[in-house]
Amino acid sequence: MATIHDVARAASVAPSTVSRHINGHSVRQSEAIERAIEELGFRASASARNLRKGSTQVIAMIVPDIQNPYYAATVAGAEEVGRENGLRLVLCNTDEDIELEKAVLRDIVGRVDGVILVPASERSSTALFEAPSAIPLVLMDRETLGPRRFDTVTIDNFRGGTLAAQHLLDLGHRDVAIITGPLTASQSSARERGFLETFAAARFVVPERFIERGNFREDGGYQAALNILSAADRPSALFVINNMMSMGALRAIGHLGIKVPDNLSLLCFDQLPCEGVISPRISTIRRPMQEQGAMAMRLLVTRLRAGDREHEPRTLTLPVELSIAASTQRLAGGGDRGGSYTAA
Amino acid sequence: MATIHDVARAASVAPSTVSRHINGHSVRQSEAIERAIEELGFRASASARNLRKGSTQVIAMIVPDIQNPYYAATVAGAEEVGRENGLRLVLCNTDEDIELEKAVLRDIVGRVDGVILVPASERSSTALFEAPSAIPLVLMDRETLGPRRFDTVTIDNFRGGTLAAQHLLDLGHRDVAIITGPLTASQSSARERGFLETFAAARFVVPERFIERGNFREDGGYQAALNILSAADRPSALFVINNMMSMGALRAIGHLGIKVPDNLSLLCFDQLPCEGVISPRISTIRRPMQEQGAMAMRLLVTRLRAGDREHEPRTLTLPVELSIAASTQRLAGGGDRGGSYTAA
DNA sequence: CGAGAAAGTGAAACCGATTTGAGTTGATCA
DNA sequence: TGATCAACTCAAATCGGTTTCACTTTCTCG
Repeated sequence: MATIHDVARAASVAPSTVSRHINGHSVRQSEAIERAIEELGFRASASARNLRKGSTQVIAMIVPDIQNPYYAATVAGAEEVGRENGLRLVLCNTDEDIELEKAVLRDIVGRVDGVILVPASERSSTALFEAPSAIPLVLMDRETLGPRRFDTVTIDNFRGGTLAAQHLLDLGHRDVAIITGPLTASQSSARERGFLETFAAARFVVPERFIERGNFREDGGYQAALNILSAADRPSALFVINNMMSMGALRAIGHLGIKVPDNLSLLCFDQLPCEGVISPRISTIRRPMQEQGAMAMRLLVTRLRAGDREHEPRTLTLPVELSIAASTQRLAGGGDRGGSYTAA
Repeated sequence: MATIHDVARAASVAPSTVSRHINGHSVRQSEAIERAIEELGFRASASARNLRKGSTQVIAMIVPDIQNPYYAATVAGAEEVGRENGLRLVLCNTDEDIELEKAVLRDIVGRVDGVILVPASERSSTALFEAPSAIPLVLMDRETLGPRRFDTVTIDNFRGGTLAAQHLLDLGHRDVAIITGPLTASQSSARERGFLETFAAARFVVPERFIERGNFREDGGYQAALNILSAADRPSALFVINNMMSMGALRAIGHLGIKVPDNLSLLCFDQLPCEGVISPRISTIRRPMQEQGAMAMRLLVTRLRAGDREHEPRTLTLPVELSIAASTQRLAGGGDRGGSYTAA
């Protein structure tokens, strides 16, 4: 590989002049340099540049599950804002695995200028970002324990839970079940609290057997839904706390031959991958996904620009809304339209 | 940030000794060094190490659409093989955009030891990888024009097309439509050829108006399906060439109130995101997705190990198979089971 | 025209690790 | 004890760019 020295020699100038040319300064011999670059097929070494400049213009986004379309949407938002600011985005997967996450963080720090992290758990290790000289970290969606606070873009998870509960209450549901996530995931526990507390406030208690914990993935939702729905006394409504587990729940509902919404009202959190394709449409709690990623990147850019650790970490909380469709129905209300999820 | 020199001073040894310790050589003062590293919070600079070593232990995988679960699955396969070989995988998105792809490649080359690329088009620029000194490139799924050949992991796309056609022929379908991709995408055109030629061989010609080209994405599939299915004379069967466009087609089918398989047999390529959730189950052409990613990474590792450009580029072609479900039905055959995609 | 400012240049230092080459230390064996 | 060899160690060179500093050239304007 040709180096900047080769180019300099070919163009009869000093390496520093070539460097200046590359970096947009005006240079007298620019045509000769350009020609030499072309002929030698010169590409500046990223490592050398990074080393000297101390920056890479790359941001890493670390998510627990790239298969989840929610993350894909946030990535799109972050990518766009990054592009506007001359930053490249790379993506890493942690499979909801806190050990893998730790390894990824260790490997990636030092190769990028900043990180957007969706923590696998509230116990995720942010130690690498706690030193004052560390690169900036923005958390998304979930929060972490630990001594230091970071910029965070979250949504009003608690309100999402209350909206869901209130909707089901309004429809007359009293025996409701919830499929939620591990206790260590702050976003699902907030949704869960919002849901349970709203029911409690209405003097209805969700019994233990109607609270199942899954792993946020399709198989977890499937298993949890089977547990809840194959018992003798079934709830009249089910709230599933994220989209992938909702997919699993839908599969279980199909296997069990349960009709939605006639035999069960179903309410999910986040847009489903199958949206638009199944019938009846699913009622969901929604949030601005793309915007969430964009916001995370904006916070990061601000930190990078400012270079200051001065101002306090900011937490942005985006709103959620209830999107009512056909999967939730008034309890014992006669309406009979709506399809079936029965297995073929 | 502490450097290796700071550690060396704190431990009263030379920087080179610290370096050796870090890299696993036996060193007398290892405890003192370890203590110094701990105290100073030392992390070796990736840039400096990359510059000196000329390698990064990172592989980039560049895909046209991270929202597509097919890619997510291949990523998982590649990631695992990478991990076994001490390589970290980062992911970049190109949105099926050849210009963006070019920019991503330019930025990423020099930061990684190798690239797995799913080209956005056969005209994708692989120029950066053509020099003998360039880092290795493995192509996945699609092939590119251009002077040099690269290691490639593909599937038997042509056979996928013929399997699809033969299945529909066997069921008695004669008036069939196909939703395919741009002419510049080799994988879809191979599937398309397999499909059309098989019909032609059976002396049935698929008319132009039954051949629609989409952009591989949900909206493209929706539009294409609308075009084909809202005409007066509809085909009795539809073959959709990839999963995301299949989702769009399903949505269109729902909007138009067409019953599958009673009024239309539907056959798709690749597993759908909504699989397991909708009814009737969709007949599909399938392939080993995870294995495909794993193979790509193995080819890359081989190149990296060998360091040789000697042996010819290899092309691995993985098999496809037909998975028959309820969405394809014998033409005019009475069977009446199977659900409906009617919009709620 | 000449002073002063502006623009451009090259040599050398620098970023922070690894590697080389030339010792130094310590153990082993005759 | 002295020779031989293995195991370590250090100073210096190196990777390939960018930046600084001191200097030269060119432009501007009274």
